[in-house]
Amino acid sequence: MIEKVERRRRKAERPREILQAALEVFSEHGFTATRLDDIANRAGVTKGTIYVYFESKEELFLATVKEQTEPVFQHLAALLEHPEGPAIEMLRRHLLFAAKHMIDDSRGCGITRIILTEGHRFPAVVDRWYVEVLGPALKAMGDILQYGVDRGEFRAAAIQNFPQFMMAPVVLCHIWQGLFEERRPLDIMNAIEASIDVFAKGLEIRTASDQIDKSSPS
Amino acid sequence: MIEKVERRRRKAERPREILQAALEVFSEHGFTATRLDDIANRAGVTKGTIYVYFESKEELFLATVKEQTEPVFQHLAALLEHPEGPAIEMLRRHLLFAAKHMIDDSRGCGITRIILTEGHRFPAVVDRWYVEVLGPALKAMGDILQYGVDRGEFRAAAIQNFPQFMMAPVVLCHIWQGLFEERRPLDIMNAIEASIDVFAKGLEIRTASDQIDKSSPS
Amino acid sequence: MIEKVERRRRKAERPREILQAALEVFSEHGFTATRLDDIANRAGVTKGTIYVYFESKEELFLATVKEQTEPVFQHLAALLEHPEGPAIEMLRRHLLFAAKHMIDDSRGCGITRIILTEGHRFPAVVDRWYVEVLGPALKAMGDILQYGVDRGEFRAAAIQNFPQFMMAPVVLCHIWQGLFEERRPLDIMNAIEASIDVFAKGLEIRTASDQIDKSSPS
Amino acid sequence: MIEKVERRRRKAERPREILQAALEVFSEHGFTATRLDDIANRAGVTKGTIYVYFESKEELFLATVKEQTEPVFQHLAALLEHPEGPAIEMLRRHLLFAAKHMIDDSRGCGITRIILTEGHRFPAVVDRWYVEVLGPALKAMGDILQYGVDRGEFRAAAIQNFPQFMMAPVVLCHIWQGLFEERRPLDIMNAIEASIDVFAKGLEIRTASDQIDKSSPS
DNA sequence: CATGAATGAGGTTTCATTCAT
DNA sequence: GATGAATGAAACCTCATTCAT
Repeated sequence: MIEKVERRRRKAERPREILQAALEVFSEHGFTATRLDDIANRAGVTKGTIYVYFESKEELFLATVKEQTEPVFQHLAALLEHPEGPAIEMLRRHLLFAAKHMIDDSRGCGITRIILTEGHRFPAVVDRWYVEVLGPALKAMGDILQYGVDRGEFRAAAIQNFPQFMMAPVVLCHIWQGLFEERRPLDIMNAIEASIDVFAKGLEIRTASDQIDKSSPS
Repeated sequence: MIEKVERRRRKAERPREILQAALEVFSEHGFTATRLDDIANRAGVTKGTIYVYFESKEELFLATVKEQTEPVFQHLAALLEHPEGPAIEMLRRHLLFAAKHMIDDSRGCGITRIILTEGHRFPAVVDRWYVEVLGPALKAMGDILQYGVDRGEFRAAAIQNFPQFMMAPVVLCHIWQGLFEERRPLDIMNAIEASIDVFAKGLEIRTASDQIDKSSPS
Repeated sequence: MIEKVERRRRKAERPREILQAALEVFSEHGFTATRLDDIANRAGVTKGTIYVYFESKEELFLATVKEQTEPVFQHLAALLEHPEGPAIEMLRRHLLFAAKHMIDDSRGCGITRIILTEGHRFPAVVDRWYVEVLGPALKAMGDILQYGVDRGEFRAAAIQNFPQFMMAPVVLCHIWQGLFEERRPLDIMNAIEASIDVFAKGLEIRTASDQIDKSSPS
Repeated sequence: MIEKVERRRRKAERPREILQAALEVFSEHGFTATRLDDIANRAGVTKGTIYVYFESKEELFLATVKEQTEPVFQHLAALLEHPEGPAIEMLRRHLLFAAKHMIDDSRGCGITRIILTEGHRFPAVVDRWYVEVLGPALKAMGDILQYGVDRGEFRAAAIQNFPQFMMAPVVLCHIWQGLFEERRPLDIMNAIEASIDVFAKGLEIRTASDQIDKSSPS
């Protein structure tokens, strides 16, 4: 009898279990190379069961992405709620968070990598991801830059129009890891720090002319 | 029957034609989604003919990559042969060349994008590409940085250990274009210029301490 | 649509059905010339179904071989369990059993023939077959010879070192049937009997010197 | 100019060169596994050239067989021309010749093995081979047996009706070598000698009843 | 005669998806 | 709800054969 109860409880958790399994397998092998059989096996169900909860492999992937990226979105929102202290510190925190997230959460990182690399096949997925994750992150980045300019810390620079390029180092890390894995290991944290170092020096105000430029970002 | 009359029309042209067709189809659909039939059709030959010249789909792709990336490699080699003038100018030229290449040659850009995005499935391809193209490019980038440091133009910075991150903006462009195509257009040239602007300011020597650091890059 | 109604009719039956079909088609056309389509058609399933149960054409063939040869192996094991009576009778029984098996079970015979004739392309199959079927059969043959020597019925002869040559007549039958089928029919049973007749006379002890030789088989 | 002469001479020898190459490749890989490309390469011509001289792969194989087996046929004919000495010696010579032929001429042996193993796909080849090679060989074997009986050396035995079974050891050698190659090496000469030993004892006359049987071979 | 580029039918294998139970 | 057997549409690749030159 106890078994039955457990089974029922498990049934209610099936979708979550499948999503969890999908997360792991997708992030390990990518979308195309992942077989539904693998996911089913890892979830302890059969292939058919997946179709009870998800319409197709693509829909399952989309749900996986959503499940995974929501927390990142939350973090981003929180980060910008109470801006305080030097802008460069916020910038650093932002990039290091993304970098650390990559190192610590290999599965989450895997999903992001799939979006970056296989996303072109799923415009819908990408666009949703943009709206919910990347967009806000870019907005946050833009806000940080503007915050720095406003408090007289950063010079006004054209890069403000391209906030995504402030995240280019993180994107590069994802790509590099995906391409070379252990074959050409990358010291992510130091690389990101080195990039931040350049950004910091590249944005800080040092001359009068920088100050003057402030009023007219290109 | 008329078709068959020209069967042997051009012997030396076939590989080039196939390569050309492959370039187009690959860069449009990516490696996995490309069917040899598509390439054959576009090249005006049959599937079997492809195997006369290329051992496998993967080899064909590799040849396509090589054909496409060789010129870039050549350019890189040339660029560094006679370093002269301000290092920042060389850096700008290097990045803008890569960016322009992307804009002008949408198919070549497609190939690079495939390497970045589908490369993880083909370690052999990626490694060959690294040795022949990316590696030298990174070396060139590192040399430019060192050249700038040597002539007292750049400060010694940790980024010298991660030359690939100087190309992060270009990589980001590739990824962005791949992901969003026309849906979220990117002003590539201005974005690259904005990044160069940050790099330039971020690397230039301004204080005595920068000068002192010069002798000890981390 | 009616067809589809029975889709899942027999789950445990499928492998057997496929194996049965494979047995028939393989033994008719040989390994190479057999198409999986043929087997699928005869089994009343689609090609894909075969791969639900068997990993590859080769594995399917191996399974077929095993299914077919296991009984022969069993017979051999049983035959030697309780040696009794004249050795020549055991030898006769052994060879006639193999011959009868060939005549009665044309499909099983076909499989053996494939091993003999196409086996060189599948060392793994052949070696497994050796270990499980041929090896034991040769051992049995060797044991019979030794049994005959021990009970003073057979002379010790060099052929004891080559037990497989005691089965040469059976092998020849397989080859002959495979080569000539009905075009040059062979009276298998009488041919085997004739061979046994030679073997019997060739092994029996008649002179004192044979007796003496007994202690030193070459 | 000299070149031209040579080339012309070579041209006249093309068919022979192709046959020679075919012999080598066929005997190495068997019929099915041999590609015309391989033969063409080894012969130093192109695939198309083969079709100038031979209508198809099958025809080429048939020609190869003919070229190879003719000498064996000649030997057999010679062997029986002047029967003299003990029949058992002739028998021994006959079998040892076949065995030695197998060991010495790996290519010829290869062809024979192909006939034995892949022949069932080419009834025409097999039948021609029977008429020209195997048939005469069997006739010779039968003649030897009869010669032995006639001179009071061999008993009249049923095996006379199945002369091919006197060659079973040789056939077995071919099959064994084909199946196991170096994995389970076979001491051919000693094995054949051991078989001859059994045959000799199995056929010789020792009792009065053997003598009586002489007049009525079954 | 000789070439060798081109063919194209045919093979095995994969896997997302369906559906009767 | 869950199953898992079955599907079938492709995909890549091979290679004997053809034919214009």
